Amino acid sequence: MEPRPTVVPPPIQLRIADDIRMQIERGELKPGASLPTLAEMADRWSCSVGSARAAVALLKAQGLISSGRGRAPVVRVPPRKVIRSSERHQVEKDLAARPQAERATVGEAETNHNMQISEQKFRSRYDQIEAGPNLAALFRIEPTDPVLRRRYDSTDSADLLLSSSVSYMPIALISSNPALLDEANEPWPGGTQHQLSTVGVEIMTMIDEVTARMPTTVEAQLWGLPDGVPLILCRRISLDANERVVEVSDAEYPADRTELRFVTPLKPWPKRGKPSGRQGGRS
Amino acid sequence: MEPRPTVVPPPIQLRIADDIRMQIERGELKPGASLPTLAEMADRWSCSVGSARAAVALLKAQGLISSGRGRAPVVRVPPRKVIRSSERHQVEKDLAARPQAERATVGEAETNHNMQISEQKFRSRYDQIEAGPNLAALFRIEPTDPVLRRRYDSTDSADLLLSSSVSYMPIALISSNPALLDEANEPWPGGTQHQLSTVGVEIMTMIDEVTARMPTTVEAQLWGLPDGVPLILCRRISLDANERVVEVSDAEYPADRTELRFVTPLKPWPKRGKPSGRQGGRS
DNA sequence: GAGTGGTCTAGACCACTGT
DNA sequence: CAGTGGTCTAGACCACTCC
Repeated sequence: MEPRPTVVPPPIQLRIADDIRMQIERGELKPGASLPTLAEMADRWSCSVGSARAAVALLKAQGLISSGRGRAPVVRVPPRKVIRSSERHQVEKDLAARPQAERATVGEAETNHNMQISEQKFRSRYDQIEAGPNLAALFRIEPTDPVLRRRYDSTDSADLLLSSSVSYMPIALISSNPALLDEANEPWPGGTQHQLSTVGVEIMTMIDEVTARMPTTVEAQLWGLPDGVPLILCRRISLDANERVVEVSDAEYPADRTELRFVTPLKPWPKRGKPSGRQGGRS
Repeated sequence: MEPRPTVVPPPIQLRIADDIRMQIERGELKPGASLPTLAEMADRWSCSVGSARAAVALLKAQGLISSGRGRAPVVRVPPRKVIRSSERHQVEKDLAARPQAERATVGEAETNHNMQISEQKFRSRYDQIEAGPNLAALFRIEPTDPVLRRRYDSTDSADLLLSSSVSYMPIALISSNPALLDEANEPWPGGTQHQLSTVGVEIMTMIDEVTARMPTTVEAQLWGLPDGVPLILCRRISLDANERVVEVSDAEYPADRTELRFVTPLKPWPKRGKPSGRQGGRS
């Protein structure tokens, strides 16, 4: 006979955490407000301080509260989100076709995404590595073929990451213009799309693949991420007119400060083929 | 004078968790492999069992391992990701213009996203609510104006969520076809785009806004999510030819099983305006 | 049944925050 | 300096897995 699973009351930490979460959702605890102290919680739910602490840890892992030594835990106030729109793809492409003077001025603004120029430090590092099985499959080259890896990151005054990305291009594709292999030429006026144009490549399609995961301890430290905040991962694949993959770029964004926006234009319905019938449903 | 922060050795739990994480990244611990028992860890790092347990909890919160009563913690094996592509937007629009017979057959397949029809249960609930400030601003209507809310979710045989979404449309936009207000007409052959076509609306642009956050305890339970797996949030806004917002839909996806794909076609460069200059860099 | 991890407790020590 | 939360320990009890 199947052993019916023992009905077990939910752990105290869960009860506490859920009670507090509901208080937050109902607005009884507003963003910025302080939670009860551990001792008060232990008293209110008649449990040990350790269990109360476990409940606080749970809420932290869900990104709902912040806490630190000597400070009562606080309901986290959601930071304003920076919007990164796919319309930038077209803007950058248009820019790449403009004369050098114009590229230079706008090119600089591109790197400062919605932010004061203030105290940012940029870094770009180029090197050449073997494609490896993963990239080789995308580029349709041999795993031992060389690719140019370009790593970009910008940090603020406290050395916390503001943005970080890696880009890959097959060496065979770009070697006809040696300037593309030298990181001393960064920042390149007009960006990657203009770089590729110098070797006769025009990007016709961009594919963005988006997912998310929790950061490791070191990643959380580099980004200055509070507990319970995921990283958004975005791989951007650039195709030319022949559907050939010409660039792959991986970027990471802190989920609490980032919203990715993708705009998809749809083709109009044919003039005569307009949908008909006002009644739908089961027929 | 600024009090230089005391240099404090990193907590034992962090050292343990980081050591194990690096073993996983180096491949010394492969997906599916068992971690040492808590007692062994306590011995190896000469700490208490409690600290070893804290390290395991950290790795769980990062989504790297799974653990349960009586079982040694195990390196998590990443599940295959279901790809949800924005190209579906165009496919559904094309479908909406097809004759009823065709819509009916394909409409069913649409709901089964890449999965056997097997044991899924679908549910759709319609109701009418006040727009509220948030939706009112999007639709450019009054906060007290009514909107149709449609909630869809599908669950597997164990009642775990497979997909979940909510959609909003202003009542004023669709009330000329009462069939649209009745959930008994679900599933509607041809989907939302055909529904809107019956009231003279053609969607010309879709905007997807993507971010991520950690699930609450109850959400993790509903989805059957392991610890340390974020939820991907996607708000889809549909515009007609006049840039009027006609539908808003919010969907959630488990990040470990989901990859969102967005395809952006770029307009070709003008024939004569091709970018020039083989040399870039600082000018 | 032996061994495992999950929950919970109690208490010590330390780093940090406020006043 | 009093009070707070963060770290760490030791030990009890329970539910579960595996042999």
